[in-house]
Amino acid sequence: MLETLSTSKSEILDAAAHCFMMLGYDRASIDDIAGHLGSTKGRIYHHFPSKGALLSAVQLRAARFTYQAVAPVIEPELPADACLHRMAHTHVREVLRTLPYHKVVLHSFATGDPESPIAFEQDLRTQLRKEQRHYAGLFLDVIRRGIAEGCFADRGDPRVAMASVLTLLNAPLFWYQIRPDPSESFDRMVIDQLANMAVASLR
Amino acid sequence: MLETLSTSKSEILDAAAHCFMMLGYDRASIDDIAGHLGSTKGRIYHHFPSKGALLSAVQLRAARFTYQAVAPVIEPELPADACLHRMAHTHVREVLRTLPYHKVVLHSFATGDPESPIAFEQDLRTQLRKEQRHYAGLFLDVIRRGIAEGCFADRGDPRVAMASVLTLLNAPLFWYQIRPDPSESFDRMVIDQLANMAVASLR
DNA sequence: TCAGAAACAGACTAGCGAGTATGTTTTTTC
DNA sequence: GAAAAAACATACTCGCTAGTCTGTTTCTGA
Repeated sequence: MLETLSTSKSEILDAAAHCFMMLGYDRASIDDIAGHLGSTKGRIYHHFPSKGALLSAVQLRAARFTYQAVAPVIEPELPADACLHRMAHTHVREVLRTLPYHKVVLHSFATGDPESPIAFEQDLRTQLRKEQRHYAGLFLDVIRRGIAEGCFADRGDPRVAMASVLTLLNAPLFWYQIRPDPSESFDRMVIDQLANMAVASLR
Repeated sequence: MLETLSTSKSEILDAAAHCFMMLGYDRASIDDIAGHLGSTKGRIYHHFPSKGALLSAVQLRAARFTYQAVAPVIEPELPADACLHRMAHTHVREVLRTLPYHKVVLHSFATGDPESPIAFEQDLRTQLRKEQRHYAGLFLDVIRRGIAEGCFADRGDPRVAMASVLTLLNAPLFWYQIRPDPSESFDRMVIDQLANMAVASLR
């Protein structure tokens, strides 16, 4: 499940994520990605069978980035609101760190279906959805626990609350710009503010 | 500024919004939109000069939908949190009512730039950004007022808070599905929950 | 050291879709 | 009621791009 991928493959995914972020999945051509690598199509098609597989690989990596960052900081002994704050903080930090990958996810969420009738790509898509649901489950669990413990308000559907909180935490995807001068203090401010808002929104 | 558009133009925009929502801007062809109208390309290109202009028109209409719904319910005499709750409630309701248009906006937010070197399209884009900023200003004002009045917490940048709240209110764009059976009660639940979360996130 | 496989490069194809150019029909307008 | 303009339909073009096919180079193991 966590097959480690080669250096070349990883480079290709980085370039793909960057081009998908800048131009969008459809406008970015394979030649664009290859050009950004200083290579040609041959290299990419040697490692990935199709453009759709490239997209799925980028999205799968995005899901694993956040999962591997957030899962270790979960402490079930902590009160639910404090636990969620840790998770939210870590999530936003990781999203900002690996921004291109997550903007690609955002992109494909907007579209209904990538419409790939190829079999192995469908497998990749279902695998992706599975891991995304699994990651979302981490937040759903802590929210449900918070409602049971009384520190979170019980309004409506917990799944709606979970999805909304995750959307709130992903808000920087809409306006955050990678600057050549990575202002550490600005990032901290954004991360803290979003984590606080996320926890507060459930009270 | 509020030039009323003809019936045919409005129909075309509805079809375009629907196809853009289902397939995405790039995958949806002009022939798709025309087919959905029971017409051919000629009709569309008679009213709109290019596909990009069609996209901008859809997005502009989306911005005006929410603006015309939210602006009238603002009451500066109300406490800021109560006022924001009214605005949020109205916003979510209007977004759900005109869902296809707003999903298209979401779509283009993901992409960096639509990359249209045509002059009149650039004018449309700047006009669109202007109205979007104006609409966002409504929320920024009430948030600032709430901080001044003390009912909202003063953490970080108010603009970050505003953008995050709007993202939270637009969260249904990611998962809300138009059903043939429009369950009124489910919609009410979602609208109330999101409006409450939005106000709570600022406290 | 020398096959053979892996990792690419480069040229080519084939189809799709935006935009155009030119009809044809319907509606105004005088 | 005829001319003119608006509102479409239809048949094309032409560029772009995903994917393929065939070299060429580099690595690898025996």
